[in-house]
Amino acid sequence: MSKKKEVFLPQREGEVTFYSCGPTAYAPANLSLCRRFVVADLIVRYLEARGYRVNSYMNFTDLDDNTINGAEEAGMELKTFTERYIDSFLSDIHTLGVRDATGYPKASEHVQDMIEISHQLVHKGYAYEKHGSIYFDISKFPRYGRLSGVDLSKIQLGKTVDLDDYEKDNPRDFTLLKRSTLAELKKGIFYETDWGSVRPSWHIECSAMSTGYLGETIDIHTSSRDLMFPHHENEIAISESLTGKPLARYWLHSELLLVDGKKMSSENHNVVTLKDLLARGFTGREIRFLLLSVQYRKPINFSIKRLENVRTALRRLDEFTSKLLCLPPGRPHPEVTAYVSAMEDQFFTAMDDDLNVSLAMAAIYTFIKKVNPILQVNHLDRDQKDYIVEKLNVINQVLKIFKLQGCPLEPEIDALIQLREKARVEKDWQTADSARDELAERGIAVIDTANGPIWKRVAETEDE
RNA sequence: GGCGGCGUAGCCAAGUGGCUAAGGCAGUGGUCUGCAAAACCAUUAUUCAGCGGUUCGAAUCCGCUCGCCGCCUCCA
Repeated sequence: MSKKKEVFLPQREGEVTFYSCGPTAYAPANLSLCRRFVVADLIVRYLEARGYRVNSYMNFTDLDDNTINGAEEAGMELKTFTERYIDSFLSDIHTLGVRDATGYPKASEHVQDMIEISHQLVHKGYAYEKHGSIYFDISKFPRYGRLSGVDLSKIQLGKTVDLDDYEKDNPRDFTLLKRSTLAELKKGIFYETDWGSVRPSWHIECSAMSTGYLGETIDIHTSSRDLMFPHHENEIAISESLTGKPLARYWLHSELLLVDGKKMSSENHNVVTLKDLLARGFTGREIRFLLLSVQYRKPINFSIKRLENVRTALRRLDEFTSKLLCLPPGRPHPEVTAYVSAMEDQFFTAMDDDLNVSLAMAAIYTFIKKVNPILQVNHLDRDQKDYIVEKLNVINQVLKIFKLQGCPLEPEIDALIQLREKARVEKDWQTADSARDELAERGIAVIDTANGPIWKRVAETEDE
């Protein structure tokens, strides 16, 4: 709210209440939305790594103009239509390595709360009824605009909205409950109230669900930049008029994802969905790393080339962890513990400073650069390797980009590797090469090192 | 028109008053290697969009200019 970095302090020691604005269930998740998921996940994971217990909720908007129109166009029942997308989101979230939230409330299941909120707002004089719709009277909420810094008197009215669609007293007012249309009535998309048949607006949905699950004041409310105005302003206006208390102690907004410098949106015809990229052979892990690697308040300019760069960077990290995990231990190294603590310190210092992932990653790369030569000459003993893996695991609980699942050798693969090694010692290159080809067919690449071969799967696996 | 953000190497990106301007990708040179792949090491910005100012000292603060982006009341 202050637009500055502040030291984070939750209301209750050791616990954090966390709400992130979820998607509208009418289209598959595009990368911009994925960034929101991943950033929210990063915040939650980091808080947990810092010892907080996080109570996190993300909503699904399954009752609004888009979903109603989308269902209409698809010739489907609203519920069938939205459930399909909700399932798809949940699967995308999983693909991106996002930890499950405490709950995923749906707007359609909280309409009674929204009606109740509207009643209270009308009673308190913050809202009014007009032609069967309920509107919030912005003039009654003087703090309006504080989050986004908009000055209502200087706004260009009707810039993006056709005001003729509404019957508000003041065009700056916003809708809480909207009178159901004839088409909606026919399909049963309406809720009976004292004011007639209505359905809720987007803004009141978030208000009802955020405070409904997490209380009057949430510790952290997160979302993306473009939702700041008007959506979050409206959410604040609704909730704070009701309770007189701040809706959230901290607001964190992630920046946009751009394509060729433009916002990824249907108007710009440049939408790339997660599933598009998966179909092109990229993995959730690669996409997660791309979305994570830039500090959340900076825009990311998306391109395939960039995703390919990410792939290379990850390959290097994988190479390092496989060597660490798969090569036999050697002599102990005197300074490696100091390198690990330096990395750990730098990582957490960077992340403490508003999740500076770029700087945090630099700490990891610097560490790898130091340890690689040591690994090259087999100068780490078992305990030191275990120690490094343990610390990388701590970091991986936050970033979830390393592959630290050990070095499991499937018997037949192991046998092929042994066969090849034996043949190599005997300088039987033909047998050695055919073993390598066979391994390649099974998706295994062999990497010869001075300390023996290591192997890895060429096709990425999505395990923990 | 109003509000906000951004501009650092070929590309991505950290740094927001003072040691040699992090780190990654790509490039170049080298090491290793039966071949190959991969890896490893070294190297890559006298300069931070431009101009002017403040200061002993500016990428960092101030002013102006240029360029790009976002939001402006139910696209999310």
